[in-house]
Amino acid sequence: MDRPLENNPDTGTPSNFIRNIINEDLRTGKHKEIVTRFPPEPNGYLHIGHAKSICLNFGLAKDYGGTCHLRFDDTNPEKEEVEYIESIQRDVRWLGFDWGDHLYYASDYFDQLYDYAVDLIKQGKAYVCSLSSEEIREYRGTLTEPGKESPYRNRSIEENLELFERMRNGEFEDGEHVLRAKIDMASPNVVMRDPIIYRIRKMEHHRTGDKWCIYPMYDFTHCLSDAIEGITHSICTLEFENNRALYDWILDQVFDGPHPQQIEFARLNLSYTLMSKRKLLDLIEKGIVDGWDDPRMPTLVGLRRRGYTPEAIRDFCDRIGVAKANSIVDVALLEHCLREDLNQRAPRTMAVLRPLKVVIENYPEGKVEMLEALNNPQDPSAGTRLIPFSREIYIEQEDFMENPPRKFYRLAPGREVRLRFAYFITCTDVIKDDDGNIVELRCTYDPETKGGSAPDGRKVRATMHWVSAEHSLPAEVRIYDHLFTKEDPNEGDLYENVNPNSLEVLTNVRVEPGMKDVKPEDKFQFERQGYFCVDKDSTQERLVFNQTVPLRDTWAKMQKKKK
RNA sequence: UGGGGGAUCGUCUAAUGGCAGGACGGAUGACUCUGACUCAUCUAGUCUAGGUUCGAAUCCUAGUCCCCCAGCCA
Repeated sequence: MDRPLENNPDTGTPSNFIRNIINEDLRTGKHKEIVTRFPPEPNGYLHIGHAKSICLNFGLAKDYGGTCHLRFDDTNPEKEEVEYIESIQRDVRWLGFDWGDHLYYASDYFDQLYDYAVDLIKQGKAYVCSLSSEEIREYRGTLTEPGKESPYRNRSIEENLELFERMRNGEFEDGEHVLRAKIDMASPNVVMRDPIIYRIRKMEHHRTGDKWCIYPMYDFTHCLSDAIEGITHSICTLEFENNRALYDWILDQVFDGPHPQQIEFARLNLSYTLMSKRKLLDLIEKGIVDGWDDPRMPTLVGLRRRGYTPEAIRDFCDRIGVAKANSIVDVALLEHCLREDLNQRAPRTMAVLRPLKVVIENYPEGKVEMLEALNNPQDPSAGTRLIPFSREIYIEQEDFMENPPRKFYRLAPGREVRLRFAYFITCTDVIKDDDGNIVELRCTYDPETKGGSAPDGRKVRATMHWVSAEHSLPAEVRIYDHLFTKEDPNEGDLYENVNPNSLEVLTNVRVEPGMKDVKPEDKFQFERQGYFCVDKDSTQERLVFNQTVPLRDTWAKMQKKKK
């Protein structure tokens, strides 16, 4: 059997039910090439759930040598804005996809759509209904009881044509009339109970201006837009399954050419976060986060600011697969993809998040040595850099314990450790303030161990990061945790599930002097700690970093398990 | 209580009547100038009950549970 691209070992893209359908369509000759589309409504920012759809649609087009259109589904001028149109294009490009010449707007088809509606009326399959919205709702019936027919259902074709034209001409106010498809008020599928296909909305449209005061509804617009563009596979999310009957019905009535096939898949849910635009907006308005690009947000602008790379997000989207079962993907998989990407690419640097001063008593006062450090042990071509070493340095508070438990093999009184790329030091004294807090350590170093290895071959168990006290630069670091405390934040009360500790700001951080010229979105691995990204708030005077994701931490895990 | 969908390791997913496989997570160990990375080993699954078949996650029958639909939103 000839099944191209199934379980494709080259791209690593696993088989899924949509690829199976496409393979079959290609095999049987139903299609010669495939055309997909990503059809966002410009009413908000894109999030990682959209990324799944983008990767799916653009990825399919790419793998099968087809085309993917970017089409704005802009049929509701009430909610849509140019700002979103721009941000969506920026985000799709940032993710790494290119629609070429295929940028479309549903509003480009308003004339054609109007003609199709007239056609439907002429066929006696659509009518102008003058019921109020409340009445329409009442007439629709319920899930278990059939609806009843509108008294306006049997208006003559001539009257419908005239009324519809007058609707278009602005002779009626919002809500006075709607155009409805004449299907079946008793259908067990509520979507088919004479759905509204046009409504009056006297409002300026961001693209068509005041040309129209009637706007087509989604169900009428989407199938026809797909058909007009020659979309072969119209991929959408599960909640549109019921609408497929209407999608097909409309095309059957008025569209002559080939009909696109609507295929539904399960939208992405990620543990410990939300994917609903409405609820995300609510978090912003309630001040729980700072905006669409808050680094805790699952929006593409938020992830970008946090330090996520498009490569990691695409890899993630490839790995989660595509299916029809609702699911919640573990955010740990996303983090895994990110670490894998950043591990190869992020230059290393040392930063001390919670400084503890160390004085190296046998190191000459005033002496400064420039020591060579690897920029990225994973990538020799990243080269080396020189970092200053001096008598007074900072180490991480948590890298010292006065009474270390078993298995803690960092610094402790009398113990020798290695300072990365520098020297072995041994702790000789612990200095405390009046309250008993450790404020400073006294150490000695072994000049023979310069660069980090001992000529006599002796080993130390721990290697620690450090910065020179005098030469290091102050910085602020923002540490993030999940936005919600529950894997599924919708379980129970959403706002009780908000994690009050999702942001921790460290203001006393010290970084290597070489960091002074960093730019927003620059990414680093702070050795032994994690990946960090320069925030847009960062300035020459005040460096600001976001923790993108911490390194895996076996020691912390052991500690946690003990408790 | 109408209609439309769905159920495979803890999580996500593959299998198209022929060895239930992969990834993440977890555990153990090796390595280590990052307790990182890497490597090795292990862990763990077909919703239930019947049936068809040499053979069933897959086909049939009957259940159970979950999701979606009653916007002039998409």
